[in-house]
Amino acid sequence: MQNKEQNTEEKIITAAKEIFIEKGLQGARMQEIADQAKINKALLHYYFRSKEKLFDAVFEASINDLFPKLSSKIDPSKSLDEVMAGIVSFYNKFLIENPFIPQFIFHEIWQHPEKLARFIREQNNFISNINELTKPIELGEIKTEYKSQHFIANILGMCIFPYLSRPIFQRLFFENQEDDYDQFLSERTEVILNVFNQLSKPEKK
Amino acid sequence: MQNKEQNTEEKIITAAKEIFIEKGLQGARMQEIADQAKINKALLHYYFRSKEKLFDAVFEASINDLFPKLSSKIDPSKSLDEVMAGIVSFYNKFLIENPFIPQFIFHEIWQHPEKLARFIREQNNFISNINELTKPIELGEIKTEYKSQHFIANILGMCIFPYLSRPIFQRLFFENQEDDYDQFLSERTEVILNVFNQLSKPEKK
DNA sequence: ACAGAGTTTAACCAATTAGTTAATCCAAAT
DNA sequence: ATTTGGATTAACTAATTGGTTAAACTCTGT
Repeated sequence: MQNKEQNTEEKIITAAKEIFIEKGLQGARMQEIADQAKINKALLHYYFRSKEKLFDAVFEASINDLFPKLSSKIDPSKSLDEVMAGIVSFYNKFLIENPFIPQFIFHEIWQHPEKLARFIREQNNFISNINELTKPIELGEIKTEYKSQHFIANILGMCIFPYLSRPIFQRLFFENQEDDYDQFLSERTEVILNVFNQLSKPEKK
Repeated sequence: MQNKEQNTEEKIITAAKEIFIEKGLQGARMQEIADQAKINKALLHYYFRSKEKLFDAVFEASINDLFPKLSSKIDPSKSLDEVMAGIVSFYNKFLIENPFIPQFIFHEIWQHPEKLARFIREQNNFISNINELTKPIELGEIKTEYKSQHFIANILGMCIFPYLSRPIFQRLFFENQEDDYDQFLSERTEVILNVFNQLSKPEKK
């Protein structure tokens, strides 16, 4: 997976990400990460001091890959419709390329929620833009939604769930066919946006 | 948490469940579980032989609590509407009482998907009843849904997401107020059923 | 050629931890 | 009262594992 151009630090991050995602913080072994990166174990400590600091670095690299892109989609000068289309399709594109990120983030959500919350609050305007954007919902312009938080939970739930539950969902409903599940995932953007459209524009029909 | 009526085996399961949910399989310590159950550590091995077998027992106890109840709601002789109302409200009731179950199940989904899939397939008629029930969707009676799997993913995602993401969601959108989030969760059943109704009965409006 | 800094390595250490053992306790049966 | 067998305990073991150390290597500038 890592090519020869990568320096040691990048090789470690790449390898550690794979192992941490697969085994979790506690389940991962420093030796295994070193093997994966094809370096000596002591180098891990040379570069990152401790297992926990390495984990933090890996995690930060991961969300630093996600949040700026996501944040740029949430542009309060655009309409909710436009933003939704942008976000949902971005989400699905990103998740198809990074299918293991959700597990990783959920691990951190439960283990260090305060730290993660602080990080997200630091993303400039991220939260305030969301609030700005979901004002129409509070004003009743979307059917069935009482608070904008319900709207957010609905959308995120629909986006993320198929990735989180893939191993079991693919087995139970797709005869464990990778290709069929990939096809299923690629349809999600359209499906979710359709749900959204049905709810937000009742009179259009 | 455990009362005096519980025998040792039950005390262990109760304690182990708490610790495993909090720390995961790898993060949990046998000593910590023993302390929580107020018994000697060797008793854990006396009753369950190994950490992994204990984890299996705890996990099985958990899903054995969930699946029969869930399965009974999926009655193919009822209409999709009725079943949906039953399932969504059951789901939310169950999750409010067992808010940590989702994490627990998702851990197993990724660590031992085949084992879990086998277990679910063994729940008699569970899958076939779902397929029977979602036939109307395949036949186009619900707008925006191409395959019934999308429908299932949408509903489950909306149900489960707020529990999975609680630590971060509560902090970012509810000023970390437990009560407000509980209130939010209690509204989910109605919200989700409304979404479902809007989608399935377009002409009713 | 050499010095020096950063990088890499093998060997080692201390602590933790799952699992074992052998002795003891206790209650029911004889 | 004694036996018996499961339940419980303290002490112990073997192996794992995160982290350290000191030596060796490599590259760059002089």
